[in-house]
Amino acid sequence: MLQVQALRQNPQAIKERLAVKNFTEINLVDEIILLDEEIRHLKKRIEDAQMQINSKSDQIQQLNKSGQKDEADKIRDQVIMLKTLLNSDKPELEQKNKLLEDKLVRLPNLPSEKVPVIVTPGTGELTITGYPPYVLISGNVVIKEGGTKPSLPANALPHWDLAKKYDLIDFELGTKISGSGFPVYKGKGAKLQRALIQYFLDYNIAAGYTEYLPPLIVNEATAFGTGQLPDKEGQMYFVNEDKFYLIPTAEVPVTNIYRDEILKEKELPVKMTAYTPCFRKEAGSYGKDVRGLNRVHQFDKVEIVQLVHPEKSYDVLEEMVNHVEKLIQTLNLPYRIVKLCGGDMSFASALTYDFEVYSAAQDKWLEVSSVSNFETFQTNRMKIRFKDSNGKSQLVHSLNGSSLALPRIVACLLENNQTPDGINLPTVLQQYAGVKLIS
RNA sequence: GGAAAGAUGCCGGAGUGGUCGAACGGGACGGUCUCGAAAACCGUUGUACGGGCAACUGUACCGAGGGUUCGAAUCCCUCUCUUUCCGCCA
Repeated sequence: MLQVQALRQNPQAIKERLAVKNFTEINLVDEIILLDEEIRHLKKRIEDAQMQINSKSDQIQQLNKSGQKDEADKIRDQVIMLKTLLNSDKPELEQKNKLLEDKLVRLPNLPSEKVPVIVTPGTGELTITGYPPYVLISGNVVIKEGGTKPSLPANALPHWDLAKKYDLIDFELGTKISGSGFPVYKGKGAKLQRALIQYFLDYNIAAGYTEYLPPLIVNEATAFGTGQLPDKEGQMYFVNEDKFYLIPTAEVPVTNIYRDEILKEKELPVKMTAYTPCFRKEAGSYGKDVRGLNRVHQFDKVEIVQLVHPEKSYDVLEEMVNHVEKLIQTLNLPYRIVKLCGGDMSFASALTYDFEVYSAAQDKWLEVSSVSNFETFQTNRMKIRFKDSNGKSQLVHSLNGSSLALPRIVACLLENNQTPDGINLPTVLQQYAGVKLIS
């Protein structure tokens, strides 16, 4: 959530930034500023009246003590008058506050200056200022490619066929038990999941992250805190009876661990990692995009989250990107890093890098991680602050990234490493999985 | 699911109508002492919003929401949550 004070200070700059994110309800900004103005006036009036009431109440006490009953009664009548005025202002304030809140939560986070901007619409060709030699994908910028694509024989199988061939994943069984998009992992397939989770967690812990195992079901305040509500309500499974949401990512419970906390400056950065299953409705997805493990309703993911000093968040973002990149490299998968343009970034993000791995048999790039800096957008909602050297409370910056989401990694591992004898596992996984070759 | 008790500041814990943003203790922070540390002693220690260049000042907040009252942490109502006991159960 953006801060009203910031809007008030520089509305024009904010509108320009919002435009970068393809945000169209720009007039919300002016509406909010106007409303805020009205609220401050109204508040002043209420507070002044309240001040009078408070001091007159003290007077009544004094008068009663000294036995001046008639005087006291007179002042009491005045207070009753004042309260009548107050009682008409208060509901108005309440209503305006709510209206302001409603408008405020509809504003997405401002994109960072580093977000690629498309400048020449209408020419049919996309260009980007400040990013000369990069390949362009619908405004996103591939900033790096790594690893080597395998050359597979013509009869190479997509992962869903491999999963069947080696009896690793049963998609039909999942449909029977739950519905489509709920794969059942089996035998070595199940163990591979466990191996990946373990490996990813160990890798994160070695980099100084503290492991958490959080609840998978969260309340409304928590879902609101990280920005899932109200923006992505339709993406989450909802437990109606208790008004709980199934988490779409570990980011939600983990970032909320520090909700309403004021940290000491020296406690920063807070580095957390967690494995959780993730639940997503993925409404509206269909066709070959959702084939196999490409898009499922329940999947496993290991997440990293950091709460950091505002001045350091972009350095930390680079550090996290590096961290994830190295992890993917150890798996020997061809990958690329994409800097997202304004239109593709999430509601809450200021800058996002996506990691995609190349799924050779499908000839497709699959997103396996998304590393973002949210600056103060989430922490303003959650009121996660720290005391700076002047003793002032400031909002910390929050960041997170997947390291990594499992299904698409599995898809690539299976497809890219298939041989006539079976599927070769990368060295780092062999010990965790207990096998070198899935056959 | 049944019964009882409770919810106060970073923590423990007092406070049953005004002088309470809240005693007292602990913690944390700063200082004195010390070669250094401990101990001891002194001091500081809530948040948000508004006004003011500032010193400062106003309002709100004692689980949440309503009510009574000139005045509520304190009285009343509703809700939520926690703890303990019983039952059930992994």
